[in-house]
Amino acid sequence: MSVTLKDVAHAARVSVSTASRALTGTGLTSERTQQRLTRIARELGYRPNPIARGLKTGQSRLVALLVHNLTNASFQVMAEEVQARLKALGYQMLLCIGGDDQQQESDTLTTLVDHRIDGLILVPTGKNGAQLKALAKDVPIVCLVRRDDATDLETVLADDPQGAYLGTRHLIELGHKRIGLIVGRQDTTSGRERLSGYVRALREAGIALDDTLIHAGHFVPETGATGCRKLLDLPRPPSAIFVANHEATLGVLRVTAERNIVIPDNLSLLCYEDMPWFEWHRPAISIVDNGARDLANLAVDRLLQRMDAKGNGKGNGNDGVREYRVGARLVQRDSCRRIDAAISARSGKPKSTPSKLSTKSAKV
Amino acid sequence: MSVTLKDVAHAARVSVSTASRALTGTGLTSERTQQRLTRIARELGYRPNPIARGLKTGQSRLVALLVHNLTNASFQVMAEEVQARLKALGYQMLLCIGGDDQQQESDTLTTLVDHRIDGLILVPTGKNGAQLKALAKDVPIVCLVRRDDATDLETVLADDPQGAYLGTRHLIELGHKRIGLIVGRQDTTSGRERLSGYVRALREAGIALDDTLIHAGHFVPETGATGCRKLLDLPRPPSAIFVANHEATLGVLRVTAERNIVIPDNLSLLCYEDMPWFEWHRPAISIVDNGARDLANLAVDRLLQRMDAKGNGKGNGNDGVREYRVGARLVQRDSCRRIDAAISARSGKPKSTPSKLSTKSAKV
DNA sequence: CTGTTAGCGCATTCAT
DNA sequence: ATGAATGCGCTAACAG
Repeated sequence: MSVTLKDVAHAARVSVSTASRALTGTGLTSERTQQRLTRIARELGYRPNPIARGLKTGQSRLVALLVHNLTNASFQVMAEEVQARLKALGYQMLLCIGGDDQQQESDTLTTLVDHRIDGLILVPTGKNGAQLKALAKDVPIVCLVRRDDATDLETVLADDPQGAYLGTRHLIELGHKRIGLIVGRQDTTSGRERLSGYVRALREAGIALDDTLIHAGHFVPETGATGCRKLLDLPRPPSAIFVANHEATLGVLRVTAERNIVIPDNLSLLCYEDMPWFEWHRPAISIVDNGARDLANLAVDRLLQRMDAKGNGKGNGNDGVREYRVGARLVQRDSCRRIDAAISARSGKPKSTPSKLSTKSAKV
Repeated sequence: MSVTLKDVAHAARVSVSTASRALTGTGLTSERTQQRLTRIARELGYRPNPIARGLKTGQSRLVALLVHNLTNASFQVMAEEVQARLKALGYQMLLCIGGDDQQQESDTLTTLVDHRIDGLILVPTGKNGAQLKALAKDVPIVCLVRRDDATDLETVLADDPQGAYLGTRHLIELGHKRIGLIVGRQDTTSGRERLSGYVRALREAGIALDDTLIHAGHFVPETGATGCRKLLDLPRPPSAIFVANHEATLGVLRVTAERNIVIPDNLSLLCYEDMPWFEWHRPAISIVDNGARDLANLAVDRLLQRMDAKGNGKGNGNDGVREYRVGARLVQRDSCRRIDAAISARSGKPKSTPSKLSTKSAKV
């Protein structure tokens, strides 16, 4: 069916090994035969068989990306980015969807090593530490977005403490004193870290922490709806809400729409993690950008480095493991407005006056 | 590093071939050794090496899905669905993103066959017909969502004529006479088909076709914005807009928001292809559901069938190729309202009164 | 620099 | 029912 190395060798009247050497460019062949073979191979339409090569070399040119889903915009971006990067390098991406589920993650992992993947980037559930640790001995692994505390894997994280700090500070600078926070589950790193950034910003500004303004919950729209209602029903409702739980954004928007709350006039809204439609929404939604694309790129960089560290036989480079942070970035659009020295929410009309603060960071 | 068949055979004091036969369950071994081998294999943690197996059998347990992007909600759903289905069957999904670009599609295709994929589901650009046709001889292929007219590949399509008809008829039944249509490029199947459905519904209702109400354009938000403005600026603007170009939806929503057009009071809006946030939006957006999940499932079904048709040596089953259609479905939410016998748009207050028409179809 | 030989892990044909 | 032998396509020792 397809033309093999043998065919090429035969056509060129050399041995298979010479053909192999010439085509893989090991420099162990004469310049001339090298060129000749390349030409003949091209003419014959020879394509090396990765399976056969893999059997011999133990490599597959396959790299896996394991994410929770494709609904989350950040994961979409990451998948697209990782695929693009890898393809350019001659690797194929194996995209897996783990659903943030322990069992699924575990199953997927074994399947992947069965297929002798050359590398793995995953958003860990954090519940398969032992397995991951074991796998890490055989294949380079980079954790993305979440850390698996039971392992000492190289990890690329968003700078959530900073992002939340940045966002909160922005709202404070706009004059907001009562800032509602809707944040993720506190048993996740990002949930905790974002809360901490919020707390720090308030503390720095000398604003007392008010527990009733904080709502933590699962990563689903309902969390936003519930949280938002809770906040709005407060005796003294917040003048701004920081939705640091991406999935919750939908719920918040629904509730504000249902209650005819005009954003940003009656309420400032700042969200976390961009989505394509945020800037098409009216008002365009201001966000803290977690840098999904950069995260993906950095993860690929780190993975590649470890992959050829391993290739060079320098151990699996498992020492010197470190954690990377991709800085967050504030993207000001039209959903936050400056508030007068007044204390209450629901004040009135003035149009959003964005401050000049556009902090951009990329400590890597 | 990992335990091989030889190890198992050795431990069981049988030959490798016996071990192989027992574990692959060819029924050519005694019940007893079969069980014994299975047990030993499990104890040793044996995992067959797909690479080695693949080299021998010419199969890889890899199935590729090639889509244009992951931004489009339908593609997300399809990717998730295909991955889930395949995983359950012991296949790994190779997700590729082609960007609706001829070159990328072509490159990807060659890489994929290099990897000896067992099957391929793709949304074709329609520009690599020759290549696809050639590949189809080696590997089962199913086209999804779009047809590649230069080939005679099995194809699973959405029933766009019916979907557009359904949507348009719905608006007509609500009393709308002037219905704007924003639709995709007319050099794509879906673009043409959706237009035709719209036309048919109008014709049936005895409503004269008005070209100024139709705006066709690229699959980007800008198309929606431009189209929507054009429609609203008409001397006699439509009382309803049917956005049959998924990507254009964002643009339309922006423009209506900017112009403070209250939906559905001032304008009814019907969109094509669902997105998670449509039902969280206020008003929740009514849609024509193209059945992304069903499309994916059907494609997988067809692919599997062809895959084992090929396995069974019954040719590659390339005869009896046919086209499948997954029926569209109207999902009524709150963005369309019944309009009085009046003729003009921008009439007024009455709340949406959904008709009882909930056509559901699944001709398969 | 090149040809010969061996073997990666497995399935399968041919013997028994 | 089982074992021995062969080869999938390729790379890498090992010799020349």
